Parts: sequence; C-alpha cells; structure tokens
Amino acid sequence: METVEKTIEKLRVLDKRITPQLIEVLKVMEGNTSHPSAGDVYEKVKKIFPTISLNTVYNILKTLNATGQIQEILIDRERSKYDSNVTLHHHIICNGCKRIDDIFIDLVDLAKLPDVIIAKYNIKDYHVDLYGYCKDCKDKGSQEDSQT
Amino acid sequence: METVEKTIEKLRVLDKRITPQLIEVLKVMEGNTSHPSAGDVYEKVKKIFPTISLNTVYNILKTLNATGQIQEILIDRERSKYDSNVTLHHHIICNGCKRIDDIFIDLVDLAKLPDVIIAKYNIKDYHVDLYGYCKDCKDKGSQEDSQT
DNA sequence: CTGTGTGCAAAACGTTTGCATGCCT
DNA sequence: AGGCATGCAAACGTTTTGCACACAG
Repeated sequence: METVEKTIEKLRVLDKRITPQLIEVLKVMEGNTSHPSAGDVYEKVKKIFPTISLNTVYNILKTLNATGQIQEILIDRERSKYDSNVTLHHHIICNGCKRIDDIFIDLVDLAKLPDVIIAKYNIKDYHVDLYGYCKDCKDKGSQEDSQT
Repeated sequence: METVEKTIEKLRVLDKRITPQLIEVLKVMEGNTSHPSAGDVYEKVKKIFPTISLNTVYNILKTLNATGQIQEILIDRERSKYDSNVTLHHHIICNGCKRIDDIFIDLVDLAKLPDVIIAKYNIKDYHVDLYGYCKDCKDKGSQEDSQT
C-alpha cells in the first residue's frame, strides 16, 4: 500500500466507509515490513483502539487484500500473514525461526515458459519463496540439516 | 516419491514400521499429481481400508514429509496439500478453481542474487508459484479481472 | 436516515494431542 | 516381548458466521 492518506482515497472511491478502526489498521500496516498476522495487527491496533475486535481486523484485512491494498501471504500454515508491499518482490523464509524477509530482485524469467503454457493459463502474477536459514539461526546452529 | 516398494525400503532403513495403513497411503500417493489434502488421502484410503483414522493419515503424511518422501504444499490457506513429486518443479495455481498444476521448467536464476544474500541465508530450496486461470475457468469466464 | 461496519459470542474447520490398545519387528 | 503406530475422542488456534447495535455517508 501507499500512504495511509492515499489508501483512504482509493477506498473511498470504492465506496468503502472510512472508519477509525480501518485507519488504525492502515497505520499499523503502512511501511510495515514484518509481515504481521491478523492477530499481530489486532494486538497493535488494540493499544491505540482498545475496543476493536479481532473480527473487525479480519474484515478490514480481507477488504484491503481483496482491493489490492495489501497482500495475504500463504507461507505459514498456522496463520495468514499480510504484506503491505504489493509490488513484485519475493520472500526468503528462515526454516529455523520462520521469519520472512523481502527480496527485491526478480529471479524469474517467464520467457522460459513455452508459449503453450502462457496461452493455456493467463499468468498474471507469481511468487518466489526461497528457503534457508537466517544469520541468527545459523549462529545458533539451529539448522536441522547439512553442515553441523 | 519413487515406487511404493522403493519408498518402503527407504522407510525401513529409517526404522519406520511398515504398516498396512502406511502402504495404502503410499499407494494413493504413488504417481499422484493431484496434490491431495490429508482429507482427500483419508477418503481414498478409507475405501480400501475402512477402519483407518484421519489421525493416522496425518501421522503418516507427516512422517513422509519429514523424511522427504513427499512434500507438503502451503498454497491453499484452508488445508495443506501433499505432492508426491519431490524433484525441483513449480506450481501454477488457478485463481478460479484453485487447482494446482505442475511446471517442470526451472524459471529461477539464483545467480541473480547478490553474494551477500547467498552468504547471509543458506538458500537450500525454492518454490515458484504462478497464478493465473486454467483453461476451464477461462472458458467459464470465471476471471475476476482483466479482459472480460 | 440508511445500511455498511462493528463487536460479541458461538460455530466451523483443519490439525494436534492424550491415551489405551494393537501389531510390526 | 517391547515399543512404535493406530484409532478414538477431546482440545486447540485461526478464521468464519450470525446478529444486534453504532456510526459514516
């Protein structure tokens, strides 16, 4: 998403009601690169807006995702995470602590795909997930495989 | 995974007990390219082995995944899917019907990653998920976006 | 004023856990 | 015979649903 203000404008155009709860969620997500879960967002918003319900956070995140302001990340089986950056980028997931870092280098060459496949499916989007171990986990020796 | 027989041998080496339930799950997975969920596997095995429990299917799939015989796929938020093909390949997900097809062309050029990142994380593995619409869904006009 | 968004509670769903029993080795 | 795997039931955590109320437009 862009700034809170610009996002509000986009939502207004889509006839969405601009509620204080929505604005708080936007503030939490703006520039947030930590890929928070719905629960994470709820906890943060609750500090500023104590009466908000988890359900409302789910509703707002669903709307933001459906309208393309944010992107739902399906990497952690236990809970969805949300990415405020909807531009093309990829993720590196640490097999140890499960943290998700962003990569802004496009590693994919769609031109390698045969025309048959391009024609058969309408590829609109793609994600690359790289799996490894982050520095912290390497230092702690948390790898379950390879070099001791 | 390879053939049921070869997989059994690998599991035997790992001191896993070869139970009839395990064998039935292996039979369901062998050569299966439909990326079934635990529930799907359960339903199929139950036809041949009516007393098997869903829990047992979960246990077996977990073991097979942990030992590298199959691979858990985290694409569908609602349920894990399992891929009997553990060789490097990617997935095309239909935004309409959510079916997952396999792509055996490697689209990724890891060499594009700066050495800094390669050194920082130990990239061991990567997945590419392409999103589009399969032929069926295109014919049905199920796209939610673009060209009518 | 109208109806969408909120908040509460309860339900739903996939998955995990606990435990007694069974059967592979 | 010993102990891991099974099967049943209950628990768990996330997400969804239903409904009355509130407030943005």
